[in-house]
Order: sequence, then structure tokens, then C-alpha cells
Amino acid sequence: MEFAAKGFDGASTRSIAERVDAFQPQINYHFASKEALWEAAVDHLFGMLANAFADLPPLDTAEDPITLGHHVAEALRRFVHFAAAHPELNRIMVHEGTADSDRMRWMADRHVRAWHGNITAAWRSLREAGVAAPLDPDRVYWVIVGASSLPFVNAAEVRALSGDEPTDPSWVDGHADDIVAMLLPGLPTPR
Amino acid sequence: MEFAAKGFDGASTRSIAERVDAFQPQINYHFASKEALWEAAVDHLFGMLANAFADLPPLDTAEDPITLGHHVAEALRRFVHFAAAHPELNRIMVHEGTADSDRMRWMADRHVRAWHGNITAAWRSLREAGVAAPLDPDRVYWVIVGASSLPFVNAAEVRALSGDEPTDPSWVDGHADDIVAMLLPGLPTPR
DNA sequence: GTCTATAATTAGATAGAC
DNA sequence: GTCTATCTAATTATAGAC
Repeated sequence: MEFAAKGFDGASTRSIAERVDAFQPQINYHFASKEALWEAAVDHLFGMLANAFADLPPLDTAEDPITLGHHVAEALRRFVHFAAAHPELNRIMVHEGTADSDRMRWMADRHVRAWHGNITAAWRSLREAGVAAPLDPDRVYWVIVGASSLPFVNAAEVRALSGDEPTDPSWVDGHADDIVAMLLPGLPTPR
Repeated sequence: MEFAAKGFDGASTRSIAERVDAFQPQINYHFASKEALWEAAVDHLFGMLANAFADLPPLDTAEDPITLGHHVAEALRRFVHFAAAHPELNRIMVHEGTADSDRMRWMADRHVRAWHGNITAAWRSLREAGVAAPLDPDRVYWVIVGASSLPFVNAAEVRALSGDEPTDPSWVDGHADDIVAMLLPGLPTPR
């Protein structure tokens, strides 16, 4: 995706149209503007993210802390796998989150705030139960997202530096295991 | 910095010149091209990063694993503080690392590879000594950089989502403590 | 809806006065 | 070195034939 690779300003509607084998003016026919196209792309990516979690129990309904811990562990694994399969979402998020802009506020209010709130609340419960690493609930969202997604956001640099292919299933699984072990060291029988 | 905020393509030499109260053609007078200006900016930022670590002992000279652990802990704290003070570097890195390009390879070969190699090697020693979290040495670089830098790379989104000011010294210190505690749970008397 | 042509704006880079 | 003027190319968006 052009928005993910080059950012909003760097992506040209011509190159976007080329990718789908269309003509540049068709973007302005099907969408009101480049901005509207961007919003549609972000809605689509967050929709796919929600789908990837659709069959999981909500994080605010676990009966006991250990069960919540296992729910969070599974959610973390899902997030790692989603970031590996669809790095575009995290690329767009990290790009738009750098500066205060209308696009950043639109994305934060419409999509990110709910995820951020759920993770923060679940982490508070895990901390009280002593099953989570000693991370402040107000910061853990950024630790999770940063640590989980960076090798996929920067997959090209992973390849250049180590020769590893971070989208290999074994690499992704290993990374998910690492994230869970690091964040939930108190979870019994991790996997 | 314009390159950090908008990426290479999104940053215009006109807006860059405006920021330093200069005229756009002066960029092409003092630098050969926009690309040369970008390289000079990246060199400058990595130079500042190296300066921030200049007084620390090299990570390959520690006599015993516990001492190495404390050296790594201090290096992690330095990195968190640098990312908070100079988020431009990590913004440029995350932006350029997304796609295979000449700029990405230039940056990886000239600057990133040495840091990546040192961290990976130090982590192998820490793992053998049992003082580090169970993260694969081939992946830990991305966990460290992602978890440490994201709240500063996306400081605007942190403000929008939580109202926190991630550049507040107490926030930065707390984040550094979180990172060290998460990555080096086996370190005696952490801090 | 698709596609060509093109308008209006902005981009990086250069020329040349001072 | 500084700054104005400008060139060429690329940008988003629109008009209009089909």
C-alpha cells in the first residue's frame, strides 16, 4: 500500500491507481478526495483488525485473573500475527501518530482509542493479579504495539540487517512467543 | 524536522528551508541535492546518538554477566532518554525501514548494522547468564527499539489518547524503568 | 463507469543579479 | 553566500468525450 510505504504526502494518487491497474482520475470519481481515499483505507484495515479478534472473548469478561491472562496472551499472539500479515496498518499508524494533525485525531478518535482503553484496563487487572510484567498500565499500550509490530513495519530492514524473513511463520510464531513470555512471565504453562 | 514528520517524499525543500529561515535554493547550494541533505541529517542524528553513549563502557568488555547486565541496563536507559529528546532519529528510521530502497540500505549499512550487532551479541551473553528475559537474540533488537521509542515517535498520539506528556522527565524515567524491568528481570537491585 | 486531456498547483533544481 | 526569478516535471483535481 502506497500510504503505508510513503506516508500520506509521499503517496501519489497516480501510483495508487497504477497498483490497482486503474487510471488516476478514477480515484476522484470513486472517492471525494485523496483524504477520503485514505480514510477508507484506514477504515478497511481497522475492520480487518477487528475481524482478527472477533472470535475472542472480550477482555473485560474474564472470571479470574489467570483466565484473563490466557485471553490476553491469545490476543497478543493474534496482534503479532496480524501485524505480520498486514504491516500496512501499523505503518500508517506510526506515520500519522508523529504529528498533531486532523488525520491523526480522526484515526485516534475513530479507531485507536477503544483498543488503547481496553488494553490499558486489562493490564490493570493483570498487574493486580501479579501475572503481568511490572509495566505501568498507562505505558503498556506503546510497549505492546512497538515491540510487536516494529519487525514487520520495518521488514525490509530486518532482511537487510540479518537476512531473516520476518514473515516466515516460524519467525512470526517465535516473535509472538517472545512477546507473551516477556509481558506475562507469571502466566502458568505459557502455551 | 521535516524528514522525520513527513518522510523523505513528503518533506519539501521549501518547508525545510522555511524552518531555518532560509530560501529554498540555498539547500541546493549548500548540499548537492535533497538526498544529500537527508544523508547529512541522518549522519548528524546518529552522531548525536553515539555521543549519548560515548562515556559508557563497550558492551563487549564486561568481566562478569551481572556487570554486563548493569551496563546494558544503563544503555537501555540512555536509549530511552535519547529517543525522548530526539524522536526525529527513530521517526526517520521507522519511515525508511519500511521498504527496500537505496536510502534504507545506506542507513542500515552505514549506521544501524553496528548497533544491531552489538545489541544482539550482548543479549546472547545476558541470556547465557540467565539475567535477561527469554527473548531470541535475533529478535531482541526490534523489541528494544520498538518498545523504547514508539511513545516518543508517536508523542502526538500519546497526548491525544491519554493526555500524558511523554517528554516529561518523570514519564521518560518511568518508561526507562519499565523497559529495564521488562527486559532484565533477573538483574539484582535494579537501579 | 472508463479514459483522455488538461487545468491549477507545487515539487526539486538552476541561472544569474547582487 | 543571499536571494529573485524561473525551468521542468510531477502533483491533485476537474471537464468532457465515449
